[in-house]
Amino acid sequence: MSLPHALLTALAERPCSGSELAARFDRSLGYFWQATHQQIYRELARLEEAGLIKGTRVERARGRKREYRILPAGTAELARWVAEPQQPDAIRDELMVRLRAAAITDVDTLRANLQNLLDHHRAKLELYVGIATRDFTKETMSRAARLRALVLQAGIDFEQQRINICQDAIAILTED
Amino acid sequence: MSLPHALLTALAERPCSGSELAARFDRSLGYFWQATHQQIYRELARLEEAGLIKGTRVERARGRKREYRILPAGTAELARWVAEPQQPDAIRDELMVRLRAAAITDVDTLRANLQNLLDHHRAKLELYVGIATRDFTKETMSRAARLRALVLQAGIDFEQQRINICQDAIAILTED
DNA sequence: TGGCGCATGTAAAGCGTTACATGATTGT
DNA sequence: ACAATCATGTAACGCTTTACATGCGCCA
Repeated sequence: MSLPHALLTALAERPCSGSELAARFDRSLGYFWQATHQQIYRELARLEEAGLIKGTRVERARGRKREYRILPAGTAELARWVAEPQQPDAIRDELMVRLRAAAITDVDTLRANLQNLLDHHRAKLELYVGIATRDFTKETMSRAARLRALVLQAGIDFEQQRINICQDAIAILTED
Repeated sequence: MSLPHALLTALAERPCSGSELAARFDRSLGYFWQATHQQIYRELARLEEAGLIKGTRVERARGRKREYRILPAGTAELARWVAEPQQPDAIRDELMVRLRAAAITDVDTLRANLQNLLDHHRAKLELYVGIATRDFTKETMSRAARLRALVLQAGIDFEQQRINICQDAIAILTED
């Protein structure tokens, strides 16, 4: 369960409101942790209740906008959590289930679905590569910058791998 | 939500009992879908209730062992599901959250954790490569066999990628 | 025959998803 | 003023996880 810590990290990088966090989760944060705005608001309320973050009303803004910032207790909790043993993530890969099932049922519609998925991953790859070449090409980077670049590179590698899987699966379904 | 379809696929490949399914989910099925025995038993009960599988009492076995097999309705449901549009899987990668948080908090304990994780993924990789060289090295393979080989290869690539991430992260945390 | 361990099951709490609802400002 | 829209919140349901409980053969 790392949504609260993903939020703490995001707020430590830059304070912002719930809706802005939701937007950030659709962008840079989104390729390694997805969350809906409902999850975010619920978790922000809990984090504030726990005294890890503090939200203040933003004047002359639409709606009841509140900007959250991380408190010292939040930074401490984040450091504590980072030091926790990292368990291997549970894998739930629906595409693999579907491909293995296709080995039994053999359905033609699957080909078109795989093509759609392929397009999706190609678009994501292009997006990430753009971010990487724009933001992470300096010769010398701080440790923090190198870690963020590593995370982005992992996203790039992931998308490339999904592309390979889709292409191979399409080839297998086509070749006979 | 593909646990029921993972179970249907497993039972289509080979009928077996709940506890044996749990064991298979710790092995070959486990690298793309994880499930606890409680999830499995509950889902088996639902699938039987829905008339997709049928369980029969196994005599002279420990406990109240029941062996399940897939019914025609189950095979039909599997085929229907395979043809469903494949949505990109939601990504929730705790390691990436932790690495990005480490860019802020900088904790030494993380290094040891990464080493543990590295060992885990190396062991998995070795296991999968062993399966691949033992079961999928024939010159000519049926379409079904090629699909299963593709799924296994995806598992191998995944573990290799996690190994690379761990190594890179350790290098970054070590280099200064 | 009585513990040991395997096979199955029950219960509770938390996270994730979806649909829907309310507050408050902008622009016409 | 008032519709549109942004920002936040509520509610219900299903899946996942964890701890605990029961049924039943095996074997000392």
